[in-house]
Formats: sequence, C-alpha cells, structure tokens
Amino acid sequence: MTDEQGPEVGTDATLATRVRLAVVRLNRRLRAQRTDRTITLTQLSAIYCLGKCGPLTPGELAAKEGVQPPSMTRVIAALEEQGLLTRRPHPTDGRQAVVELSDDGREYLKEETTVRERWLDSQLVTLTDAERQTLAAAAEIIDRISAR
Amino acid sequence: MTDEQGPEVGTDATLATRVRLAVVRLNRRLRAQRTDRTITLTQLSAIYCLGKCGPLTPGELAAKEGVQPPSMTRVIAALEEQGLLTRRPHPTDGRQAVVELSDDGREYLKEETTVRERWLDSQLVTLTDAERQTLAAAAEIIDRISAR
DNA sequence: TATTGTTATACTCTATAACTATA
DNA sequence: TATAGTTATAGAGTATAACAATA
Repeated sequence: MTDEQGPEVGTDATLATRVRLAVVRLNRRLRAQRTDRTITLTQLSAIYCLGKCGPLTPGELAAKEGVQPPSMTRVIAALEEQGLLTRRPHPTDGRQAVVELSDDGREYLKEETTVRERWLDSQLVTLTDAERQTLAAAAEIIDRISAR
Repeated sequence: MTDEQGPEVGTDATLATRVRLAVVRLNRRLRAQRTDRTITLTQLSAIYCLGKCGPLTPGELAAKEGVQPPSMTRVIAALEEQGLLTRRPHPTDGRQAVVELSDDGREYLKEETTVRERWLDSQLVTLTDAERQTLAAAAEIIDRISAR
C-alpha cells in the first residue's frame, strides 16, 4: 500500500466534502484563538445575534442560533453573569423571559477588537480584493444554507 | 433599548466577523448531522487527510490537521478500533509509528455517502452554478488561511 | 395537556501538563 | 538531553431526558 491511492482523493473530493473540510478546519483555528479568557466563540455568536435582532426570548435565540434550548440556557447564564445581557420577565407569558444586550454588551459588540478577530483580520488582509469578495459572498451563501 | 441598535450591527459587520459567524454556524449544523454514530466529523477529517497524503506518523497527521499530538492520539485510537486504519512501527525510528488507511478505511473514503454528506449535498443542489463556484473558491481560500 | 425554560447528565473535541520510551 | 507519542485531566460546546412552572 504505501501511497498508491495517492493524493487524488483530496483533489477529487466533491464540493460538499471540500466545503466541509474547510469549515471544520477554520472553525478549529478560530476556537484556538481564544486568548480573551472570558468570552467564548459560542457566546460571541449569541451576542451578535442579540445585537442584530434586539431582545429575544431564550427559545427564539436558540432557534436563531440553531441550537437546542438547554444549550442556550448555558450561554445566556454565562453572558448574564458577565453582565453582557439582561433578563426580564416576558410581558404577557410568565413561562418565557426576554433577554437583551446590556450597555456593556453593546459596548463589547462595538469594540469587537478581540485577538481572535485580529488573527482572522491579519489573514484576510493578505488576500486580494477578489478573494475577499469571494469570502463575503460565500459567507452569505453559507448563512443561507445554515439557517434552513 | 428595545431594538434601537437595530439590525445594522449584523449588516455592518466586518468581513472577519461575517466569515467567523458563517463558519461557526455551518460547523454546528454539520456536527448536528451526526446520524452515523460511529464516525465523528473530526475522524472523517483525519481519514481524508490520510487518503490524500498516504501513510503518516501521528505527529505528521496532527500537524497537517492543525491539532496537538494528544488530540490526534485519540482520533487515531478510535479509527484503529474501528478498523479504518492500521498502525505499524516506523522503519528507522522506534519512537515513531506509521498509520495509514486500511482497506476498510479506503472503502469508507470511497463510499463517503454519509447522511452528513447528503444533507450538505441536498443544500448545495439548491444553489446556482455561480454560487457553487463561489463556495468552491472560498473553500480553497479558507484552507489556505487555516494552514498558516 | 401543551409549551417554555432549566437541571442533570453525557459525549465530542480540543488543549496543556506530565509521563514513557527511544534517539 | 531532546523528541515522539501516550496518559491524565480539564474546559468548551452540544445533545437528550427529565423536571418545574405557566398557559
């Protein structure tokens, strides 16, 4: 055997395979960039969602992020403990709650200059304009797919 | 506050932010597709790497996948237990080992029609040719960035 | 009885630190 | 003493199942 199957498996890979491998690997790199010890990548994603959508119930936030409610419970608890979001009772339904970014949370969202962001930024500046446009378009397509 | 900060935070996001959010979300969806109870996404990535590169030492495989050696130790152990790869002594260095895909592993790589792959495939067929080309180009760019 | 959210629990993925064996 | 790999341990991320409170 040695390497008789050669490298062609990689280059022949379907689009689905190539996209999957790329996403898994970049996700890994992004998570490894965690030098900001307080906010995790998942929490950051929820912050962006709240910043984009405004106040939401935990269930709505879980649905938008594509995770199960218990997973979101933990994210919300961590962000609340760090004072980045507030929780208040739902006006008409005692079972639900409403969470939204606090002033600190909005401040965090604005600054956003985490080390993680800087690493990816530093990679992106080495690309051509056309490559950056490709990534922007791909991000939009991926979001569309992921939301389904 | 309500939603005075509105949705513009999302649309104004930098390219780094948009790419990061897209990658995090698609990664989440892909992991959730795990109905094949035996092979995880990480293991699949290693299988592709071995298929593409041929026999490697554990250290080389870890480096190519961008993970630390202890992480790869576990992936290799899981794949070996499932008979998808074999391990043999390094010909000249008793400290090292050489792992490569078994016949079953190469078979798995060829078939590759996991449910996970099918889900992403089913999403991709709804896109236009131009969109698929964008994703293919983006996957190449992302791999280049992630490898650095 | 159905829905929302939380708690309990478990598994994947990954890391760092400490250890073993070989060079 | 340096290197390759494994073991031990821990934390992030996520899920399902069971539960409590409210509708």
